[in-house]
Amino acid sequence: MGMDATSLPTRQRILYATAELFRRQGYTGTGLKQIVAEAQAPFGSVYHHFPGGKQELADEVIHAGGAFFQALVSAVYDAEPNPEASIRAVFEGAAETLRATDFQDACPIATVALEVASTNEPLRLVTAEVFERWTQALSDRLGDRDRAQAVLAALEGAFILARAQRSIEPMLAAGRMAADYAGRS
Amino acid sequence: MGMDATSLPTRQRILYATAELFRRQGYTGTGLKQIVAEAQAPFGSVYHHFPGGKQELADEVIHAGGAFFQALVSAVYDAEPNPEASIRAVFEGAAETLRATDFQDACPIATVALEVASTNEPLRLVTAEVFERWTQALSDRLGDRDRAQAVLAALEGAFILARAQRSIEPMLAAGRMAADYAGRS
DNA sequence: GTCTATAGAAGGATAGAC
DNA sequence: GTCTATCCTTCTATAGAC
Repeated sequence: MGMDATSLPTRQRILYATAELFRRQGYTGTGLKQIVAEAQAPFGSVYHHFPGGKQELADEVIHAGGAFFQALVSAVYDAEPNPEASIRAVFEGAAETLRATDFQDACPIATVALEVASTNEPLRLVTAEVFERWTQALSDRLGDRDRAQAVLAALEGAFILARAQRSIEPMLAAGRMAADYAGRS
Repeated sequence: MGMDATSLPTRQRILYATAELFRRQGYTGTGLKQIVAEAQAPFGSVYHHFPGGKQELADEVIHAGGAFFQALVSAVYDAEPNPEASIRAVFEGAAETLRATDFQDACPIATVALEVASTNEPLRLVTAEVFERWTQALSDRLGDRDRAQAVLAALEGAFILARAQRSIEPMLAAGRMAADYAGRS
């Protein structure tokens, strides 16, 4: 990654940079100054395009990250409608992305979600909304809401363990469990 | 919770307050000033007892949180050695704790682990060490390292979903999957 | 719309009196 | 060992020139 100053409008460069930094460093760990530096934008542009400041920026980034991730998983599912095989493919794809990005790019919203869960109610609601949409989408595929939530939990937890241990082993282990569980009658 | 100024030595009051704040707000989201206020300790005590500052404090807190959580899970296991039943009990206990603490107290190190995974290599190593010990302990009980990692991933992910959605539903759903998986031959 | 400068608060860390 | 005062940096946010 590493979005250039090329062609993209300022507003979008800011959004991309914020998404990348929040994903890797979290909400409180990322400063607006770091964001504008990465986006190669002047500081004032943040408040011009996002009058609500850091929180409004986070709101948009969480929504966008949610949509992106959902599209990614849907693409895998459309290519392989069998529940067990597609779940396996999602976890293997996640493992490959982790490896390819030096264990930096995992769930786009997990770090922020944990940070804001008890400290920022408006943003907590946004993360809850995204998780609910993912659960719904998976639920539609699996035909079972409980299983969808369990599979999603396995994926999120595996991201934590994989990033901390810098190993794809937990992702593959969780994928076996989740695929197995999703594929049972 | 909310540790008083009672009896406990300054150093331990600081450790308790830090553990609570890191668990709920994360590493970057918690300031040393907030810690000493909560611990009812003078600011200088932090650097007297922890010359390495915030990072040394985090190192100790992560280790302590790891040991605490491991003891908790071990206690459940000793009371109910059957793998399937004990895993179910762990997830149900986690659900109860979440509910009782208004979804504030979940995994003692998850938020910090995600925050430091790509930003603070010394602390990442500490979180990796704790996760490895948990995996080992579970592995000994289940007799299978892969399953232990999958179960742990399900628990960690369920903590994220439950805190974000303020619902124990994901924890129970993940618990069913994990118990089921652990109990199979 | 773009960009600079700065305010005002909070961050981590240190010095040194007691 | 306890505690206060302070340094310097960084943070979010705003004002206002261009």
